[in-house]
Amino acid sequence: MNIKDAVGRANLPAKIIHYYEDVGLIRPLRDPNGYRVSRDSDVHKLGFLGRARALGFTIKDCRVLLSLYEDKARASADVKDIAQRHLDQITQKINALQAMQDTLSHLVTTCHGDTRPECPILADLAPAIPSGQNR
Amino acid sequence: MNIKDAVGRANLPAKIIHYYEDVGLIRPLRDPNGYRVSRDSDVHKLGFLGRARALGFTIKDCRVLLSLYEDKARASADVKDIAQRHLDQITQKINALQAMQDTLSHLVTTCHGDTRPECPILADLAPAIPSGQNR
DNA sequence: CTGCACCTTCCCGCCATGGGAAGATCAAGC
DNA sequence: GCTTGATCTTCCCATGGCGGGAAGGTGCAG
Repeated sequence: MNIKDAVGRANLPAKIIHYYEDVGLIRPLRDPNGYRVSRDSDVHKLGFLGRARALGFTIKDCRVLLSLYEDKARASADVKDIAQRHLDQITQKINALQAMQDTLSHLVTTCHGDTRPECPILADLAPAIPSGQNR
Repeated sequence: MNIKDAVGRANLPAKIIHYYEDVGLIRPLRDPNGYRVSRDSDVHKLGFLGRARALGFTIKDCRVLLSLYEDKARASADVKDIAQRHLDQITQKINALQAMQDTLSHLVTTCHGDTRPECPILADLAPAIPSGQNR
């Protein structure tokens, strides 16, 4: 099938499919006119990649996951390792974001949000460095 | 002061200071030799920016926040608006990450992680598309 | 005067795309 | 056969917020 059908079946934009081919994740055939010809197996891989990306795996991870996926002699430990590392990173990101969230939600609820200039948000952002005079 | 002292006082790497100047967030003076001369007010702004960035505000937000910070006739509502929008985005990101976290942590605990190929993680990544035959 | 620390600008790379241009190709209608 | 429009191709540029590193000027101490 041509790329438009692959787009419809894999639920990924054509740009992404181009990119995934560019970085070697898929290798669709080519018609004599140069058009990509996606086999079902290509579409299948694209679906896999779309799901993996939706779970936040990097392209690098996807490359390894895909090779493990196709390796029937794989050890599930290898897959689990990657997933665990990724999970740890996600947890770290969540923690960082929650710290921001905590601070910000507190500041936002504290700020009057009216026409007056007083603002605890800006007060929080202001550094504790003694202002001093210019040069 | 020269950039090295500004680095020490603002607790930001020189690259960042260059960048912030490049995008017009700060405008340090220049010595005749071309060296940047950071006033206390520049260092102060850098501290503000570092704190704002640490809370996840974009450079675009920082630009507005900084101008509000310096505008003594500001309305705190303007600041609150920006912070609220940012907070909403953070919350969205957290939600997205937590969805990944939920899925992944479940998958990781389910996976045996041994030498056998069976792997619920890969099974989850596999698309539900009927595999079919090649072309 | 030598050496070294410091400063400058400039350009490339990251990551995973999105936008859009320029040009080939295909399929349908006339 | 010709035109039109949809589809396809490759290519380059932009995003955000930096980091790395090269090439070259400057300041200062010994």
